[in-house]
Amino acid sequence: MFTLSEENYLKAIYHLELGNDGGVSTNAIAEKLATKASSVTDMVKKLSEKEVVLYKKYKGVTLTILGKTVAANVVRKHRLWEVFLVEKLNFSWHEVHEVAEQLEHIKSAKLINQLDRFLGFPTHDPHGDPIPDKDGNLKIVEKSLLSTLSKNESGICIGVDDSSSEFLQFLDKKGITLGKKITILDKEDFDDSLSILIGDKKLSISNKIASNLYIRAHTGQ
Amino acid sequence: MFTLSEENYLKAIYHLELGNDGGVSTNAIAEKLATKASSVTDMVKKLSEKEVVLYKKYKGVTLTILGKTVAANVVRKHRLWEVFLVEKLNFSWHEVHEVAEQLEHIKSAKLINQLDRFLGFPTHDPHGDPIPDKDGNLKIVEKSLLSTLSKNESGICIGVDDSSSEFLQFLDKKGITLGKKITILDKEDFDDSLSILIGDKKLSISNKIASNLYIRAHTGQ
DNA sequence: TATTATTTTTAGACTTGTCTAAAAATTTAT
DNA sequence: ATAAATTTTTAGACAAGTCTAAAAATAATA
Repeated sequence: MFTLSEENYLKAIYHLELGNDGGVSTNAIAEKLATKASSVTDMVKKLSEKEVVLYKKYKGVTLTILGKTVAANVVRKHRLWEVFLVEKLNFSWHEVHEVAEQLEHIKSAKLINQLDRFLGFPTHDPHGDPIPDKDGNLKIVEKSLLSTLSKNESGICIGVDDSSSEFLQFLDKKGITLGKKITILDKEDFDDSLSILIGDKKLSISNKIASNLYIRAHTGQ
Repeated sequence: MFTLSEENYLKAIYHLELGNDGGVSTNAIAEKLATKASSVTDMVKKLSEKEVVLYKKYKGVTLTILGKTVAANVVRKHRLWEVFLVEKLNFSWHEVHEVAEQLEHIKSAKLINQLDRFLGFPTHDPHGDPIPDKDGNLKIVEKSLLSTLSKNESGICIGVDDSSSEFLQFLDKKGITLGKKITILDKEDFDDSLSILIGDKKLSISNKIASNLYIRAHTGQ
């Protein structure tokens, strides 16, 4: 069994490994968890003894198979709870993270399996991130950043990269939600801003926004 | 804000105060929390500084108004989660306690208010215990132990005193659930066992069982 | 009421997870 | 390739919450 703190470290390493493959650095973990490098070193030694990470001094860490399973399970719980909060308790997508950070540590296999069933076995959380299955496997969906599409291409908005509360609330204000169809009407060379059609509304959005929205491409108008 | 441990102490004191009025003893708290008296003394001092209990050395503790509110809120969360587990996730009443012990410490006012609404503002948990409202007040329901009823009296089963997993599973096996009408057919002087009618079934139950079942009396057949 | 038994508190130690400051290793740059 | 900068680790300290063992206070008993 793992402590709350151990679970948080495993989750952080899990997320960091998805970005850069190869070992994860002490500093990267420290930054992600808003803690100090020395604390990370201590914890990483403990995790290494519990055989959930591979650790060689000064060489960073990697999750073992076991570690990856444990971490994926925490992520699974986090995302299922997020779905619950949005679908059943009327939370907005920008409000769920904080609460899910707590709920993800509740220990009960039955709870999470029944929750999964209760929610209709969802595959993605309210931000479009995939929910690992019981074995920790993710269904990978082909996705591109909106900023990489060309003029006249279109796709379905399926996720966000930055899921900070501010960004999500900005999207709410603009009426940009998951599942909506977006078409690139024009691209401005000057500042890389985009003119888009979303639903039946025309919007102008900056490149920064477009680089944080994921699209499932589908050609044709 | 209170730590998990502080919340557990407040909850224990809250429950103990409902039984014996007057100060709650160090040993009683220690026993309830399966810890040592010395640990209780330490914690009680801390709680006293946080002004949630009144404490005088060797004289036991009492909750302050603030302390009672905090404790009642933990109990409220515990019982609402129990309802959720039974009503929505198909848990049996004997399985909910352990999980609710974890869920009761999740901090989010919105979560618990929305959960309350989602569940239809329930007034009692699956064991028949009342759910405190937002201000910590309980609706008191007139109730008697089944063992105190006389021959030919009847009532509705509304709760249990002992809510241990074993007892609850025993009741399941006998088909005794909350909401059912029970009529005393006969009382045996020899061992104080009862012959009862529950639903359309006749059962013989021991005094020990009858002393752990709460009934809302209603006269007449 | 004096003595014994029980309860409660104190004192000191231990664990977990964190921190700061300094030392060691690694990487980057000249 | 050597010096400088950065990263990582070590060493020692601290807070929270717990424990054991001993001391102090209270309660029970003769």
